Amino acid sequence: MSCAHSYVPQLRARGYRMTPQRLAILHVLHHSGRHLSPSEVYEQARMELPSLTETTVYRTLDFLAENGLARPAYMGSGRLVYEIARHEHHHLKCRNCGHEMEVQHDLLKTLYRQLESETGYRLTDSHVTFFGLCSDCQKGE
Amino acid sequence: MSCAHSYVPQLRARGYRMTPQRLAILHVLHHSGRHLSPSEVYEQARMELPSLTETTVYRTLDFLAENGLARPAYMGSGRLVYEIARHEHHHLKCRNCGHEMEVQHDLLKTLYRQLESETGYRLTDSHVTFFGLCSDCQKGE
DNA sequence: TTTCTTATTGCAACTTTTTGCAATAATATA
DNA sequence: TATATTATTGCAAAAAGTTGCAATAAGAAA
Ligand SMILES: [Mn+2]
Ligand SMILES: [Mn+2]
Ligand SMILES: [Zn+2]
Ligand SMILES: [Zn+2]
Repeated sequence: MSCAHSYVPQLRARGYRMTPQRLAILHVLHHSGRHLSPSEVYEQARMELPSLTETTVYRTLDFLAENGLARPAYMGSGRLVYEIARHEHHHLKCRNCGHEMEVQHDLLKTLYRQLESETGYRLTDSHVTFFGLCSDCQKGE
Repeated sequence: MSCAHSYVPQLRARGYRMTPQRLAILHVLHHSGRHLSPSEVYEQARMELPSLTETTVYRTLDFLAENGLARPAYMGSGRLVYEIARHEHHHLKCRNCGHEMEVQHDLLKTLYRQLESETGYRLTDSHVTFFGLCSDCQKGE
């Protein structure tokens, strides 16, 4: 049934527990593959686990992000969305039509190195969204 | 009194009006110079204009951002903060101690050009926050 | 299997942010 | 200056997100 069981060891190793709530939420994130808002997660996970509450969804999404199993993103809606953690990537979004595309992290590696050497910081996970106008929307401006 | 009057022409040109509410909020943003949360803006602007409401603060901050007079930022608190629009820049923030530093946009210009030529997008204003560990916090990890 | 520890959940109350709508007031025009 | 137009505001209600705390249950240990 749940592919989400594969996350158990990662939690155990840190002293945390696997629960039906976490399983259901991980399952939803894993199969959707895209960015989901907390209420979308709630609606979908509730179908597997009707007793789930919204409070738990908020807390769990935050918990999963904190522990590297999910990634939060600000896609310009003003609200946080989440996705299952996979390869490092970023986003490009059109301010006009909302079109989104993924940006491979490779493209940012040079920048990251430069930032690190100039500031002394070590850059960890980032998941940023750049904004602009897609090629279609540039025509009719 | 209010340096914020200088913003009048920018609004008029787009068919918008200047109001005491906008004046007070611009004044607060202009003089603070840093990122402020909506409630910080509300508290401070209310001292100039006691009749101001929180609803208006939220709507005005959104309006100012939409029209390029203010910039929204996600600094990792999960909530949006705003600052007066000035030179283009970005941020670097320590996940451990919260230390922040500004990143000049110049450092991202190469990346922007590369993204533009690879995707066809034209990148407009962005104001991103990168996360990592500052040099102090790297020692005690 | 049973017991024990404590991480996790649900509930209720609270805070923050958004929205619809009628009243208000900025400003263009007469 | 008086009038008309409509962008903007405030209010009240709704939606989204957070928090404290007691009850529950995951999983380690007996
Ligand atoms: Mn993503
Ligand atoms: Mn900034
Ligand atoms: Zn577009
Ligand atoms: Zn630090």
